[in-house]
Amino acid sequence: MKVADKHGRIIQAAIKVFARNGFFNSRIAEIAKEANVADGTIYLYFNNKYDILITIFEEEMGKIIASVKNEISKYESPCEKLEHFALQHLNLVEKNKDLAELIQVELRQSSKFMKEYRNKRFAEYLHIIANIVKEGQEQGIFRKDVMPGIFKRAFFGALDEMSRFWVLSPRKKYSVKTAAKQISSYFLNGILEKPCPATKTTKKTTKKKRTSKSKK
Amino acid sequence: MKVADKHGRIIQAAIKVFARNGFFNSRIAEIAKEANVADGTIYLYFNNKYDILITIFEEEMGKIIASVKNEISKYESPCEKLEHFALQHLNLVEKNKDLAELIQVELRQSSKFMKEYRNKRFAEYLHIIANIVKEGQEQGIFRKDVMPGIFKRAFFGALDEMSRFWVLSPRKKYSVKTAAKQISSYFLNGILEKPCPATKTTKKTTKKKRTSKSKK
Amino acid sequence: MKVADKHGRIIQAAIKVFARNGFFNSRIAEIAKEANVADGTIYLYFNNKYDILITIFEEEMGKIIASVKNEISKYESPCEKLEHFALQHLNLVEKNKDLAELIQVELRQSSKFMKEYRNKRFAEYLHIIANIVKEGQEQGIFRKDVMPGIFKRAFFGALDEMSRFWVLSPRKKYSVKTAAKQISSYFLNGILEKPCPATKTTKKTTKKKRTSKSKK
Amino acid sequence: MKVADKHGRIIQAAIKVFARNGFFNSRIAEIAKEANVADGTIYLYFNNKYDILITIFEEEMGKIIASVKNEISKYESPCEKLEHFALQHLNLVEKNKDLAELIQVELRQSSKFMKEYRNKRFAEYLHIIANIVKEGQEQGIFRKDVMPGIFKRAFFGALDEMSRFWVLSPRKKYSVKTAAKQISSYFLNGILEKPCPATKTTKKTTKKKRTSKSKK
DNA sequence: GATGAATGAGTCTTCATTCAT
DNA sequence: GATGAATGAAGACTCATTCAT
Repeated sequence: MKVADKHGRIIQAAIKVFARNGFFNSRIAEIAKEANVADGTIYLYFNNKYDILITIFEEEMGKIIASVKNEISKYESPCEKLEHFALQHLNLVEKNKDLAELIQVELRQSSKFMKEYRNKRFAEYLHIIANIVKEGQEQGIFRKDVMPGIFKRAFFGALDEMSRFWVLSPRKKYSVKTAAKQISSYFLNGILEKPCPATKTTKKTTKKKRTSKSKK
Repeated sequence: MKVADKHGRIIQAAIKVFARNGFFNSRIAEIAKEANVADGTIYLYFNNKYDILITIFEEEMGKIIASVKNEISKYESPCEKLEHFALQHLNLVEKNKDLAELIQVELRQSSKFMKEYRNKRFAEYLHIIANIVKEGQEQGIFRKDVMPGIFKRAFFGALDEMSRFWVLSPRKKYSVKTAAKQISSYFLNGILEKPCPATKTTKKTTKKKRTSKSKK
Repeated sequence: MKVADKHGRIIQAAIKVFARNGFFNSRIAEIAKEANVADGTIYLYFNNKYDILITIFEEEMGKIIASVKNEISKYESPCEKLEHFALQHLNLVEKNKDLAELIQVELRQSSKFMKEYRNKRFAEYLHIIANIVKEGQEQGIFRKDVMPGIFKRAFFGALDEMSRFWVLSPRKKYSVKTAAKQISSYFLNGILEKPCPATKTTKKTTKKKRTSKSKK
Repeated sequence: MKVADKHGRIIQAAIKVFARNGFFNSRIAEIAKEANVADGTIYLYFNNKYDILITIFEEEMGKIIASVKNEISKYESPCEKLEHFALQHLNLVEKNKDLAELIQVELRQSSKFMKEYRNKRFAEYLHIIANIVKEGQEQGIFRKDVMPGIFKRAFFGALDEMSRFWVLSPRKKYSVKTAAKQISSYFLNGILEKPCPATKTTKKTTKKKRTSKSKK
């Protein structure tokens, strides 16, 4: 079973190796060894070394986005969504240290291709944040003068720098929960117009269970 | 003069070339050409390719930190300091695109050495932010539950992500001033205990000017 | 039937592919694809890539030699034999462009083995020419001072260079018949002692036709 | 001195190595070793392996053509020119075995580029022959029905095949002179309209000698 | 100090060949 | 017999670094 999925094994090996050495300091031979395949086998699944990096980004970012979207969809109020975005983001980073480091560090390579490429998936991720802001503004919860296009970057940047701290430090000073709480609090207080709706009643899953009969 | 300062010329050439191609995709020969020196000459001033990168970081980060410190020292209230930190940071990024891109992208390379190295100068930079927060907390302006160690990273991260946006995009959507204002507003509102002191009277330079007789 | 003869299909595919790309630039995979068999199947019929080349030479040269021998056997006078050798040689080249190109170009590769190998079949082919010359000398038609060992190479070389011209040029300037006529005329006139016997009566096939009742 | 001309040394080494193993079976490392330079040095003088082959052809063919042209220019009658073309061609082959083998064997590679490339220099060489024929026809010495475009190929092909024989055989059966004489005799007798002018008086150099007082 | 020609270690990638199915 | 996924040896080429001038 584990022997079969060469593609997956190579990807996982590459994540590990790239995170360990950086993309340019990683050798195909090392990935092959880590994946327990022959050097040449890698080229049956990927066009070249760079293609492995791209594929990692493509596939793994997809999973992350899906996971975050799914998580925040459980909440109704924009406040909670923002809080859980932060929490989920930092949780994922913690659970996928190697991947996080890879995205943090290697995908910042200034290859022209990467510059453009990065935007596709990444924009999608940032977009989730912008949408939460807009929703909050429509509901009169968030200040109208907040510019979602700037906010989404600031918010993501704050989380991202926090996770870099974790990724690069061997021991972490702050728990994921603490960090997520702190950061959400800065940003939420920073853009609130009026208090957020009470939290208890807003968890959709709770509500759903209670009231809804619809599939949706 | 310009012909003589080989060290400086190599550094400037390297900033340009590294920013253009990335560290690993840059060739010593290209830097030499850009600096108008022979390949071998570079090795009279630097130990190796990597040493150039380190030196850029060391020297240029020093200048940036000094510049930011100097700028915010002109203000008294922590609120203003924070605002002007943001403004100055983004201004510097805009004025030194190549350097900014380099720090943004290349210095995130996960070389073990860099990981550690980065912290020295960088910690100093983050420390400025933490100090502003502590000052504000002491003055009762900022909430006591704000953790400076987290705040500094969040704040820096927000600015950093914003500048990455500029560095990687050919055309920028938002002006430096707008972005600085927005981001400061999120964070300031986010951590205020009570309103900031009025701005007018706090500009130290104004005061200074009135009283000082120094040549400068 | 065609599906069954894997050996033949591989040979034909290889002739095509080798002629297209040259031996060293041809891939086993490409031959396999062209022959509609799996890569591994080729190794059920041939020891290695080189063996395919050898086999092509062996089998196809055999056919060519037989064909030329058969053709010239229809004629009696050495003059006619020489003329029809030229004609038949050039005809075969024209009808088997790929094979001709292969023999022209690839079999000249200087592999030590090939150097020696080439001689076996090839010597047989040249020998036909030498025999015609000797026959002519015995009949007092060709000059005695003509050295068959040199003549055979010169004659073959002339034809060979002519066919190279065709093989490498997309459009041919001269018809096979013209070229054959010209070349034979140079060589025949070049070595004649006395005029060739009249042509009409010597064509064996003509004789045959007159007497035979065969269907064909 | 000998140490200095790296370009020349690499070319000479490559001629030797290519002749020994064939182009595809030759290693850059082997050429480098033979030339007594580092592998990388080769790439300071040539773009790639193939470029070495091309350059050999370009430079050495140039020398050969010049040498042949110069030699036959010493003679006046087309007959003598043809004879000395043959002699000079075979002499050069004998004196530059490696180069001859290279041109014989490797430059027949069917690379598309080579196909076209070959023609430039090569056509020039064949052209010399065609010109001799035309000259002879104008002087009424050679038959008018001889087509120079075919003759030049036939004549060259005859010489070429003869030299292949030498190149590939360790021991040669026939002397250069014998071979040249035989081959010229086939072709000359083959296309003569009337006897060639007497040879004695036609050697230009002879004439020169008579009148000149030069050191030579 | 300055040069830039020379070095040669290092690696991605190819592809003939194998072999488990 | 047939397959084609997997293998891994091999080599062209790059480029940081050196050093004779």
